[in-house]
Amino acid sequence: MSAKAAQKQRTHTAILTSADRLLRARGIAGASVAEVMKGAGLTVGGFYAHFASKDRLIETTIRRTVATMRDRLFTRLEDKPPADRAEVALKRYLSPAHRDNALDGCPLPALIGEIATSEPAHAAVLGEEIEKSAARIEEHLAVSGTISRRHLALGMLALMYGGLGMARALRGTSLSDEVLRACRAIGRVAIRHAQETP
Amino acid sequence: MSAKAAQKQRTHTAILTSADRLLRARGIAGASVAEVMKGAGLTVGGFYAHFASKDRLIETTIRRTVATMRDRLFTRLEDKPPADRAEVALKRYLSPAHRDNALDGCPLPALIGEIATSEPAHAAVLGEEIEKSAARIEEHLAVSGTISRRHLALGMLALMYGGLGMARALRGTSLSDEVLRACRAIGRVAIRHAQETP
DNA sequence: TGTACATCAGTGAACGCGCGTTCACTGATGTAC
DNA sequence: TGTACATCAGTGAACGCGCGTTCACTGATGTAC
Repeated sequence: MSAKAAQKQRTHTAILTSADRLLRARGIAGASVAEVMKGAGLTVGGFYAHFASKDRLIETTIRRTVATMRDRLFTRLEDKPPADRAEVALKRYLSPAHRDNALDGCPLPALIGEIATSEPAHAAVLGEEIEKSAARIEEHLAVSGTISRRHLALGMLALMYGGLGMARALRGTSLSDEVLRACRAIGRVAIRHAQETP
Repeated sequence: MSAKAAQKQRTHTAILTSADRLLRARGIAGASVAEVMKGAGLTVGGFYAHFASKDRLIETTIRRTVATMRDRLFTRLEDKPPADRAEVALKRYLSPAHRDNALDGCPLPALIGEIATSEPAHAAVLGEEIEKSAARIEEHLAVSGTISRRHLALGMLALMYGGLGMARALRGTSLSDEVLRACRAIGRVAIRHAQETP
């Protein structure tokens, strides 16, 4: 690869990193192309040498960020007993640390609503990522009873996105902490019920 | 009340109704003052005779809409056996009909993310409404076991907002239906566990 | 009852601003001979 | 190795547009005498 191409690749990554940060902090509409480029140390016009449109950037950024989150969520889970793994992931996701550190956390709780109320451009990406995350959760579920693994995984995702979204919106209140505890408790009940019932 | 004041009140309601519709369809940022006024058959300048700012309108609209939703969700629940009431409310909220009829449904799944990523102006309103909704759910829960009524109520809300938000974002896919079913199943397990365990 | 004045809901143009995208350009890097 | 030309990542001003808010105004309604 030529020095020129290598430089372009570095710039490309810098744009994605900046978009990542802004997307988590301000959502899709709040992450303007000009600010993304500024965050990467560039001016706005150069953007279109890297992405065809803002929508393409957003899609790429969502895929990248959510994949990173997924890997982090399921990291070092082999150390735990199989029956505890789903619960450990749930606790990690619904933790006060994850709520407070939104700039390095999962952006989906904030983006789902924005995707639902805007054009369907990003809905397909969201669907793919949810499928991947559900599959990863299913891997960590012991044999299930009356609720199928898939249903348990999808329900856990809804509980995680809903709970973290509420907790972040209410940040700084005791209600926010209560919501996190409540979701962990409900999730735990569902996981144990599914794994213990024959 | 004078005819003038009565007319103003009618206009006030028309603005709120229009704002309500736009808020559900497009979220806070997508509901512009000009479009809200157009929807009420008025021009933009007159808005400030009714509300001090767009933020005040949004707050009033959220309170009004969520209160309506709450009443509808818990309507005619006395007909059901006490142990089934929470589950009936859950099923109503997480129904395909509620997902598909977003223009007449609960706007919170879409707004929570927007509130979390924008200024804290609306967070207090959201907190109050969540408290009210949690209290209403608690009323309909039979005595609980290991999970407190409050935790069960807050967890149910997270499951409802998260599940409906996901289902709406994924509208038109089979995954959307699966998410609704999964959330109803998990909610049912949690409610029964809480009500049956001594 | 009639007249003169005050009020104020609603109009519509204008304000400054930020948005996504375009485009003529610059200048360092790469290629051909 | 040296020279002439091509490429193209990135610049920065400009585009048309929609935003929230302001403001001078209009005209129907209400009030005072």
